[in-house]
Amino acid sequence: MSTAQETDGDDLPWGEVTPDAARRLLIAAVEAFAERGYHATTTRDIAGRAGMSPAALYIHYKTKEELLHRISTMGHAKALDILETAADGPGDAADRLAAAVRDFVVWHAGHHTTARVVQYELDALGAEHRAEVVLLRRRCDAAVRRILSDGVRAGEFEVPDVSGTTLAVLSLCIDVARWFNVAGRWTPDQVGEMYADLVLRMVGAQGGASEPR
Amino acid sequence: MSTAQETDGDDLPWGEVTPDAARRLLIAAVEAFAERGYHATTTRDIAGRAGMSPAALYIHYKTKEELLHRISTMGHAKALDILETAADGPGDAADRLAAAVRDFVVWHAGHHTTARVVQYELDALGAEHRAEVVLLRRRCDAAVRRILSDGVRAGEFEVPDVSGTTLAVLSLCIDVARWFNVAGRWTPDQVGEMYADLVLRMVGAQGGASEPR
DNA sequence: CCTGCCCCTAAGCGCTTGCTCACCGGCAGG
DNA sequence: CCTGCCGGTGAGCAAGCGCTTAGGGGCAGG
Repeated sequence: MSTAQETDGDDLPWGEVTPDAARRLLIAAVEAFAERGYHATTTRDIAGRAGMSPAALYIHYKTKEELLHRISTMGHAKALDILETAADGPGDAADRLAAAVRDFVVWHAGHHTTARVVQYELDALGAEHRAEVVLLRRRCDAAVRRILSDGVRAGEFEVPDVSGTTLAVLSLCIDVARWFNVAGRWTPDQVGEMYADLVLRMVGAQGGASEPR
Repeated sequence: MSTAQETDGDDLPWGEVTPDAARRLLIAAVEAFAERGYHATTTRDIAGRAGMSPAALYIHYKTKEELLHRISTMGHAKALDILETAADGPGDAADRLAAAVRDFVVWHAGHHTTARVVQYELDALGAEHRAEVVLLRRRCDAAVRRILSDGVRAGEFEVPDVSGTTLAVLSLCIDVARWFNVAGRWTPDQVGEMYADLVLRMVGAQGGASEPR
């Protein structure tokens, strides 16, 4: 239905990060990584944003890459949860696809700083940490593909290439994290609604006003 | 030593880069930036890929940022040319939209290393160079918006929000540069064809089988 | 032959990076 | 009171960064 969009950290798992100073460092890292990119961000910058000395970072995290790994893992877990919840939800394929796109997009827009790090700083992870995250991404892909396959099987969708369309739908939603808030004229909910409609049209399920004409 | 990368550089304006060593450096920079990102790429790496010493770079380019600026400007010019050519081309709005999406996507897929730099390393540019490039991007937006507006005015498209749909179409196409060749099961032309179809559905113009005229 | 010019290299400068280490205030337990 | 420990700091190290500078090889013109 509706997810909160006003600020970061409301229903975000950041609240679960246990020592208070560690959480402040993590939030500072998310902001810095989203703003300037992982490689352009210095550990001094992260510590400074959290109001601490550069050395304090290494009390709570072993390396700068561990910070990115934590952010990426938690973010991907949240994204996967949104998609799988929608895929396993009630309603026909069109309802579930609309819910998946809407919630996924609302999260990417509402938490676009986190999402930017999650979606665009993947290559900065070390080899084994990246492999870990890639598994989560494959499950995201599988969740969307499942909805599309169901819709095709039920005759609700008309999709020539399920794999390609899965990729396109995810790509469309993910890229919201890149451009959102640059313009600043839509709320996350509005973008989610619009994108759900666009995607339903893409799969031939007619999201808008017109179906049989 | 045959440093040529066969997929890139065929009809690309790289051929116009005048001193031969300067062109080799530029191509090396494109590969390195696309692979590891601007900030993670060292000038020593670029020079090494071009088969030269680190200092040779500074004979042809004043700074590392100038390399990115040259790449970004030439890439955006090419992208803009594709979109404006399609927007001013023959046919009705659906034809022109399909051509724009197809050619734009084919370029992003076929030259995905260049496109990745062009689309995702924008923030690494200096302030005034970025402002320059943002103007080109606005003209890309305008070209697509023009096609959509024409289609709506002519009754070909059914689009509730032209601005939002323009953004979504461009976003969808641009993101091809991020994921292409990771999977490796489609050719650029196949992706272009599929995406043109998807976009026509998005605007309610029925790219697929249905909708009699 | 020499001269001047163009490309290029070896060496290195000044600075920033990720990260470490010796040390220290505050505070609970005895 | 002292003791031990947790969470923090100031200073700094080795390595790597973007970039500079002095000089060298090849080559055309005289």
